[in-house]
Amino acid sequence: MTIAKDQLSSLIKRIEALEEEKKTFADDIKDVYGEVKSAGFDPKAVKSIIKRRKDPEKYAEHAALVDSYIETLGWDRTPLGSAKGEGAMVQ
Amino acid sequence: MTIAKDQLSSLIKRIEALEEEKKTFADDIKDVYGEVKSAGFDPKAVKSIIKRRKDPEKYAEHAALVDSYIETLGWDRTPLGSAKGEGAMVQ
Amino acid sequence: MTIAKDQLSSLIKRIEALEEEKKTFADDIKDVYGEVKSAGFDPKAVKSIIKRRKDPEKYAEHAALVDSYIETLGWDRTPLGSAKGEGAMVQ
Amino acid sequence: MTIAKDQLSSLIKRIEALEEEKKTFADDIKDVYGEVKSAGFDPKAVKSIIKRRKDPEKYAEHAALVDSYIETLGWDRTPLGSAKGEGAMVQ
DNA sequence: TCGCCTGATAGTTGCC
DNA sequence: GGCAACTATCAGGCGA
Repeated sequence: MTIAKDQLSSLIKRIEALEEEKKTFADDIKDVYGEVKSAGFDPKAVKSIIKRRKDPEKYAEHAALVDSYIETLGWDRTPLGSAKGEGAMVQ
Repeated sequence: MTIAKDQLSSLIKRIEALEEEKKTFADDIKDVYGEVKSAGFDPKAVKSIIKRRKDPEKYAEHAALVDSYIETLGWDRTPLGSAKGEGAMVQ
Repeated sequence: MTIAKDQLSSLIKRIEALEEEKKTFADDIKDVYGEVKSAGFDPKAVKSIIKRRKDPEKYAEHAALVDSYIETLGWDRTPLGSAKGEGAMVQ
Repeated sequence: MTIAKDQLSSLIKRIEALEEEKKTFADDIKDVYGEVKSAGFDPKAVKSIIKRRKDPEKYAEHAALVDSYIETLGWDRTPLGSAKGEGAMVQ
């Protein structure tokens, strides 16, 4: 029983230590996003760019697919956001 | 005390009923995405389109900002995803 | 092509309609939680109760397991939260 | 303009580096949970224990509140999960 | 092995 | 404006 105790205790300690490390970096990331904002950049847009860079190929595929669907729907000449009434675009 | 009991009980019952209703629609949505897939469309791309349509203006702003940053970074002529080695693009 | 257009358009419309319905109930739920709070109950605790009721058996199993581990670790006589220094409890 | 470029580029690089570090620890944590499972412990229960330990006071308060509500509702003598028909418990 | 489904993480919104 | 809850997206594990 003591074996189980030591084993479980050890596993918990290890996880807690790792989570603390992880949190350090999560906090650092948050700080840098603070700098991003302070520097006048939009954090959300910056995040998008970083995400794209993670897997550019995947992003390109997705974008191409979305574009093709928009074309299929015939929205390519009536850009989204061009008017308040685009709720009527899908009829 | 009975008053508190009845009140709390009633609130809980109402929430549970509403959650059930909500779940019905969530399930229906999932079903339709199943149809989307069956029809040969990519559910993820369809979801993107629906999201855009929710707030086209917001989407346009965001996209414009991302584009401007990409231009700032000088990536406009070296499209993301064009090469495996673009990890070196930000140097 | 027109077939694809109509099909895709229809699917999108259906999803959007369902999401609107879903949102109605989500909003209603939020309202009731507002009442919960107004009535002096803690919304978070109420939510816990509702969650338990969803699958009581599962909850009971989980709780039993957690308790057994706590016992294994010898924490049953040194309740969590009893002291600031419980970081030292797992050694 | 070059200043903006360098600044933005630097911020992005920093975030990406930090995210990589963060991922390292996330992966390590996952590995340890693998060991937890291999050792015959339930990862979910272990996770619950770790969560409690993070903020024992907060957990205790929450649990006390939930218990008091259950008592208010008169469920303390009809344990949750005792029967299939407990849907009728809240009447 | 593929699809499902739960759990984890990231994004959004509302509150303080 | 920051923080916390909630939602939605995504990945990994489980079962068919």
